Amino acid sequence: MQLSDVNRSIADRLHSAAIKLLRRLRREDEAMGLTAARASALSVLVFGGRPITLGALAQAEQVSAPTVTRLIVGMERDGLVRREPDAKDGRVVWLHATPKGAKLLHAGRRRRVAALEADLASLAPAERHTLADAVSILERVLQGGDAIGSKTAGKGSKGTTSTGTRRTA
Amino acid sequence: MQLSDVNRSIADRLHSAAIKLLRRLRREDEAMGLTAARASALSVLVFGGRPITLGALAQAEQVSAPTVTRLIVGMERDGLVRREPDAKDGRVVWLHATPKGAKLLHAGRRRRVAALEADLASLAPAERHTLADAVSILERVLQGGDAIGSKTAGKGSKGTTSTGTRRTA
DNA sequence: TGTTATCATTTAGCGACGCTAAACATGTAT
DNA sequence: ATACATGTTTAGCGTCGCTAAATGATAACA
Repeated sequence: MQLSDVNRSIADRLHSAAIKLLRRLRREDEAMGLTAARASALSVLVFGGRPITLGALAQAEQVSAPTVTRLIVGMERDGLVRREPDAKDGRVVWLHATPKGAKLLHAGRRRRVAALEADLASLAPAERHTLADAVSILERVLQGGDAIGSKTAGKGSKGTTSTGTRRTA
Repeated sequence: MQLSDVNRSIADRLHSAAIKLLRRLRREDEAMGLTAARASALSVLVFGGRPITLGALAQAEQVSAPTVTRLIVGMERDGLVRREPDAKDGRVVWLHATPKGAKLLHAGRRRRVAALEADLASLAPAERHTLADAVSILERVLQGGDAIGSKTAGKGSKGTTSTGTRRTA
């Protein structure tokens, strides 16, 4: 964006841009009782359409299981999510969004869109298109390109081994 | 989320992508003792080239002054930043990166670039291009229209100037 | 069968971010 | 001198992210 930015790599600039984007959108979401982390997790439930296990959600969100547990506990308390133990395997818990959760997510989404809309509106159609394409690329890169439960990219890094934190003592 | 992404808006997907991008890069930076917030703030000091007041940094980073104070206190303790009271106005404090800070920032940057770029390497040239274009667009959008060139051309730094949004009580 | 390993989730506790409210210091104007 | 404004800091809250370790349930195997 500014002069010295010419010297910065895509990775670098992407990093800064991401930080600012989140800081900006945070207010919109929090105004509705949805933090960024919750909104993201909830969207997996809502858009995924079907129940998902806690571990799978952790993997999808690329965060640790304890983090998801807490996220869910909070959202469950707010009535946005429901937790149901699996009938066959007593270890697993299935998560799914409640109608209220879905509604809130969509409301937050509308708000978020509205927040960026003014800016996006100033973009040329071609630019918007570029942005859309880039997001698709990013999603693929960041997630290893796949849908919820399959492998995790694993490219250059360790790829979130996932589901839990085993490593017992 | 992947499955029905077709139904999600750019703003929405950008949000999720940003969250994941940060989560991913976080590890790289933290491995060096630089959190995302610190790296971002430090880069303003380093790329800005010259001292800046705490308040200006808060504005550039679009966070509250207390948040910056804490960030700086930590980095000062680590020898990455120095604080100097203004000679004329006893209220203001000037901040600037130490050589150590600049070095660490660049090292972190190299690391970050390596991590992300390893993934980006798998992209087709055209895709990389799309990404680069998108980042530029994003930067412009996120700065709230504080156009790159519209401001003084000599004064460059990352997020300086800022948009004057927010601000305290 | 028991014993032991493994897996999924939760509990406990740490460090960092972000915020607001309010306290300090200045500095400026009346 | 009094009052107000400005720049930074202190206090304290809620959330996120993590690891280590506890709990509960299933799988494997002697």
